[in-house]
Amino acid sequence: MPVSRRISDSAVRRLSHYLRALETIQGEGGGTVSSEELAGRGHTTAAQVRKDLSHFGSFGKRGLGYNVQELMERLRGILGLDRIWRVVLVGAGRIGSALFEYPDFKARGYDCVAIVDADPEKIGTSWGGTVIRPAEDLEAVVQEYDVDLVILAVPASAAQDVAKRAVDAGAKGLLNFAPVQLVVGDGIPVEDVNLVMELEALSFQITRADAT
Amino acid sequence: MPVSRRISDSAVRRLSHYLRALETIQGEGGGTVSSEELAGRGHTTAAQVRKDLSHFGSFGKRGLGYNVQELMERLRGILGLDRIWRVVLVGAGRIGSALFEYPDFKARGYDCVAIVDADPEKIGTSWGGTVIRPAEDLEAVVQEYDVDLVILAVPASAAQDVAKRAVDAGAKGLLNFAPVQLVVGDGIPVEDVNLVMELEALSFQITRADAT
DNA sequence: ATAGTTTTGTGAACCTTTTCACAAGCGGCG
DNA sequence: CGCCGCTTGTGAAAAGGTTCACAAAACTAT
Repeated sequence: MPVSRRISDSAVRRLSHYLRALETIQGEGGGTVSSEELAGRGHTTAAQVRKDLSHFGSFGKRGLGYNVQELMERLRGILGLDRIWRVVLVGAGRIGSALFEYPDFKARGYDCVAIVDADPEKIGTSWGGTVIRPAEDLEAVVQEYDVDLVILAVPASAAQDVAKRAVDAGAKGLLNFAPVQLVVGDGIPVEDVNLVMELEALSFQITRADAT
Repeated sequence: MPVSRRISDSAVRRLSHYLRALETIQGEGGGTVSSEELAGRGHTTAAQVRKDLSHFGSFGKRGLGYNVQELMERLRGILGLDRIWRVVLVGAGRIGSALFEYPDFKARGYDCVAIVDADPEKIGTSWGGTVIRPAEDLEAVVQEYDVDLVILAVPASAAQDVAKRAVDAGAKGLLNFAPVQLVVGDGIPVEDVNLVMELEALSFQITRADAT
């Protein structure tokens, strides 16, 4: 059980997949899975599943497989899902709205404690009981609620500024929807969701496949 | 200039970044860039930039750097952005709406020729002139407009079915917002945008950083 | 108990990606 | 023209990730 080696980004993504697959399996009444079956549900291999899990301990029984319930709990623990994450949404536009309404969001322990926006028309209105506060309240909100995550659903031009302010105020991680490469302190993880990039990756692959 | 080796996914993402950085640089009036400067705008290194580009040819001048305009054109060509991509949006919910209104979407050559949804209330209404058609029209629409890309902004339970139908009807690539691992034919690229996974990657990293 | 079957956990081999280091090329200047 | 400073393009080395293959465990059946 190697204690604290660096875990690759793709490995973390796979853990997330495994958890999702386990939920399905549990829904189907399975009490036990093999690495083989777990692999079949994603696009990976049994060896990969076992190697991924082995970085955190040994959760299976030889000859039998993994106990679904137990593995789910372990994975939740590893991914840090055994707590509520306090989130601020910055930007009450369409993307922000889509996220806010996303059913899995709250269901998985992400609690949007506040919404912040720059548009005077929106300030003071509320979404399902959560009031939209002015942009300059960001720092106050982050401190007031001891916020963990800040979601940036703002225009590219505003993103870097918001990011810096959020981190300075104490945010521990950022989810960035703006198509800019944010510069923040070293210990602060940033995940980017960049639609343009995804589309370009697609058109690249299609173009390439056609050419070959 | 190695002709057609496999290009890693991360490399493609970086090309996309370079293009975005070049647009900024051009906006600032720069006529020329070094790999060093281009690297500084992303989170990468000069050597990486040069290696990435070298897979497709040699676009720079030694001692001078790269011509911004020319490199942009080359990158657009490589990424397949020198054409219009015809897109169908499946799912006229919040995510679909956010995407449809996303300004960069049309601006970058992605033309949403049709919207398809299963909700009888929505069918027949239109978004900015694009009529929402019933779910069963998917195949007809894909063929009618010779669609390239299909965007899945549907619930997880519907995604696999829509994916299969889209591909069978002739779609060349999929952009999937549903939190499921799609199974499609081998030659069909699928890009996943999975909010839950991004959030979980964040909470993993924060948890891990705290523990260390 | 013991043999047989199954499936994990993991070192070692393999493959891919990133980084390094430097020769080759380009422009400018004396 | 020939030297100098700069920056590319690229083999080679290093690092990182994935796959293989097999011993070690656990359960079953006899």
